[in-house]
Amino acid sequence: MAPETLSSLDRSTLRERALHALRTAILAGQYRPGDHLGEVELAGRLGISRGTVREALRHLQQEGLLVPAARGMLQVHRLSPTEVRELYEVRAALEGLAVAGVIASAGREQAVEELRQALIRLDRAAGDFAAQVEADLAFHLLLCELSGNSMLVRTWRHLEGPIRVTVMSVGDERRRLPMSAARHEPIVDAVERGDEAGALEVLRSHMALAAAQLAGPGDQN
Amino acid sequence: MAPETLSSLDRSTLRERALHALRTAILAGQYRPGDHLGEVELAGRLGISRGTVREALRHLQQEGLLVPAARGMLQVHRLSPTEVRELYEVRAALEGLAVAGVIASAGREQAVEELRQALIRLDRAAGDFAAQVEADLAFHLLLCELSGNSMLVRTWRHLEGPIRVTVMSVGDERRRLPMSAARHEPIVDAVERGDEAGALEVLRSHMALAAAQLAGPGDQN
DNA sequence: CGGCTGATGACTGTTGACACTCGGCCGGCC
DNA sequence: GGCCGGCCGAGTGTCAACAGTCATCAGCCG
Repeated sequence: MAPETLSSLDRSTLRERALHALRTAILAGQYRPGDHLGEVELAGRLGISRGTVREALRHLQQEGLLVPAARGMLQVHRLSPTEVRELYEVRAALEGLAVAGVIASAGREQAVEELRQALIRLDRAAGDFAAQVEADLAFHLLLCELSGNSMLVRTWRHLEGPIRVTVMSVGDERRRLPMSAARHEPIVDAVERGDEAGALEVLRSHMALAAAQLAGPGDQN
Repeated sequence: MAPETLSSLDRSTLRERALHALRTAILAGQYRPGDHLGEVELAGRLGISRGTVREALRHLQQEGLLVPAARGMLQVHRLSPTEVRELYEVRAALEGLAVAGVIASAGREQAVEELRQALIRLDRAAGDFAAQVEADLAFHLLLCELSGNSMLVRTWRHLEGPIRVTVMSVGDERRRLPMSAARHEPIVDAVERGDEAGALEVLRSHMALAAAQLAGPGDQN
């Protein structure tokens, strides 16, 4: 007995699946910043009840993907250039802590190895914008995870929503974001050398560059 | 006409009021870490329906005050000593960014003034543990706000839940937390001098001390 | 013409009921 | 005795219906 064709069933709740579906749709750009998400329409489209959709929407609101609009409605978050810059400053601070953690950790060598593999995956994604974003974020998340600080990972994840919305919603014209493997290599190099100050410096300029690219050309508001 | 006795009505939804009530109860220690929060019981106690309670509970889950337990139930988050230490490392990184922001900002003088007033309020709270916690967190939040980085404030707020649960749930025996005004003064002093490195150093040791106090005596798990 | 007043449609807020799952208990059957 | 089965009880998951709120607009009246 025990046929191998029987795999474990999907135990996720409708709420979780709706959450995932909505998040994916938003991050894929199917809804643009400022778009309104109505409970009734989504419930009909997903084939589930309004209450369940509602829970998923509230979750996304706390994730920072949605913001309250007039009359209790929700819409996709649109970050101002200032917020984008602030966002990337916070990222720099968090990933700075991650770098320090990795350098101080016992398994630094293996961590460097894993980071290098992430860079290879990043390189392979060249050409496909979505895949590149995926690989880029995966690299930075890996950096946090390798620090061994679970609260840091949780905090970083909390910023992931706004980051993705921002990155995905830039116009096609200036998608020359600093996501190439070459841009990330100096970070890994500095970690390998155990050069914390150098890594921080590289990281900070990396973030500043991305922020400038995403926030738009020079305007200060 | 226009009698001044008519004030604006309370426009908050039931969900928001339930959320506030539950958060307050948890942070007041009315529910201890590990306690189970059942929808039916809470709905009955608050006099509202389960669905509404549910939304509030999910919100608190995302805030980090509640964590999933067996069979989809929720219970008050109990942070391990390791998590406490990690939490305070992240805090140090974030508030380090805040300090840098305040020092770099144009209104540094006025910021220092506001921080000094917060210290005075902290001093006045001496003796009353709950008030002291309140004043202490208010000081640190103010620090973030004065940096002018709204994303930083949002991120810090995201950690506020776990911080409060941890601080409030320590036994009475070792409530000698480094919350006195004297402990915070060096931070403000360094900011006033524009000494970023010094401020970071003070901040880091401040956090390390608090983490050690909260995480318990020396155990490493 | 200008302002007030209802009707209307499109939403979200809230609720009570029903469905389902899980763990524990108990009784019968080998 | 040990095990298998079904039967609770306590939870959460999901839903459909009802209620309330708000912006809009047509119509009325001064």
